[in-house]
Amino acid sequence: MNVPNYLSHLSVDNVIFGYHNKQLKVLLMKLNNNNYWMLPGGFVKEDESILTAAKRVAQERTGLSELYLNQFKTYGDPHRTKDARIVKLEAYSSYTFDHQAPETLDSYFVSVGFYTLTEFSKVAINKGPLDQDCNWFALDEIPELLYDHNQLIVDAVKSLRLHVDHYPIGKKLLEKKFTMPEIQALYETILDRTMDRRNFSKKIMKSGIITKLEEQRNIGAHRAPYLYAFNEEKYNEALKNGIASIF
Amino acid sequence: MNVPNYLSHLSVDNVIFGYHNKQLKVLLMKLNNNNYWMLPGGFVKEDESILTAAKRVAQERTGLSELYLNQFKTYGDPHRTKDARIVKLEAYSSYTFDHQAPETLDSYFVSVGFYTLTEFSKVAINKGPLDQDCNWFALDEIPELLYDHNQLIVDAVKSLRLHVDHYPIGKKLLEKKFTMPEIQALYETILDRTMDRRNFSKKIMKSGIITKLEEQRNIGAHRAPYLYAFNEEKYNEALKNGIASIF
DNA sequence: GCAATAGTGTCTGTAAGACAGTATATT
DNA sequence: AATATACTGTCTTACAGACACTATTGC
Repeated sequence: MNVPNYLSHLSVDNVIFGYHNKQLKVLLMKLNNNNYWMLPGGFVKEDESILTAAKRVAQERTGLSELYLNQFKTYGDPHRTKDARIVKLEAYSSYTFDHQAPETLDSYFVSVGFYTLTEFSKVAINKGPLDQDCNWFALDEIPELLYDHNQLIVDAVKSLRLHVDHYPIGKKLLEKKFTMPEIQALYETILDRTMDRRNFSKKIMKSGIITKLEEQRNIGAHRAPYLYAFNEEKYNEALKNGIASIF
Repeated sequence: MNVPNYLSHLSVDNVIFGYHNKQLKVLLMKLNNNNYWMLPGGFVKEDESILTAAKRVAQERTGLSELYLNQFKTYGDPHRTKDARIVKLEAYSSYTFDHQAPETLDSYFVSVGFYTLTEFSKVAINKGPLDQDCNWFALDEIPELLYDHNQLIVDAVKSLRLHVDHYPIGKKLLEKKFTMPEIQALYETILDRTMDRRNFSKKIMKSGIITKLEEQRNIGAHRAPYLYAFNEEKYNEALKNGIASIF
């Protein structure tokens, strides 16, 4: 049952986070012949890197190509895919887009976990040809998933929050020009805690990754907020070298 | 060339750090038919987890069985093992202890990187049956290694230092009873920077992971230092939940 | 003037870091 | 007494966190 096109016993799984309007969600899918939700994942071709494979999988479902993926952990336990609930032979062909799979889905798969962060209102969800369903779930409404995928999400969230503490985010999640309340809401949502407006503003301005513009945005019956934009140089430098824990 | 006993295209590589007397070293090996040093690594059996495989590999070379392994990153690029320097057919049989290898060593291997930290004076180095050599190297004397193994070491060091910032270490590296200068030397060596004696002592005592004993150690012609021991409860609790960046 | 949102400065406490003099043991 | 090591406390500074009032806009 070896299709030479794919590496056997190896897969990638993606935790695709979507942010929009103070909500953080995760993209889940459900196979045709199985009534359980799972993370979108796929196999690795013989001539591609694991990162490329993960990007391909993410792109297939979201349509977005410029995703910034982050590897967070690799799962390799012979029992992790022994899941009584999965319908063996019928399921595997739909896991990957081109209808090829190196083994049945309950054989031993070592899976490399990646996560990414997108703006979910920009995503046009694209079901796999044999997916039954594919949709966003809020973090506190994740159902029981196949395999160890609930654990993957827990680990990915932890990793994302650690990342946010040391690297800038927001370029792909906010408009080019955004307000201070908007970027604060982004951080508060991802870190799942509220922060003091004055302290937040002080700290993020001191880090230098955003710049205050002269413009304001008209928001109707309220005081107009100032607009900000990312400082490209500082932002990129911080992406590379990290920033001493801002939040 | 598929030996069903092992997962194909998958390996584990171990960065085995050894600490002793203010020195931090890495265990490297050299295959019989190849004049380049590399990290000890191995393959994953069909019925074992990647962690078990990595432990097996580490135990084979060090003789130590109670190692605490830490997964730090997975490497999967189709070109990572295309190394002109390796002697293809002759080399692979010696990579693993039981003379079986699923492919030649230059096929595509996705490798899961682990590191561990040991007391190197306790290690009886055990060459693989077909290893030409196996030895400790100081961090600043690592030669050019096969494949991407130099990068693995860089990443492992980074990961180790990050780990040390948030979790206690030392139980496997120091005697049951140790002095303040000894534990400080350990931290200074791993983090590769000196620290102020007074501040170090203040901070580590405040963290609660060590306790001052009544005893002192006789060190000859000098003032006798007090002995300390780890506080098991605090230590284990900190291992689980981490400690707010001590150093 | 009311409601809703945005904007900003100061104070306090804590913790980190710099720093030097005293104590002990041996010869 | 000389040497080598160990022990410890205070001061300063920076940063985090708490906190409240004013400004703008539309109705």
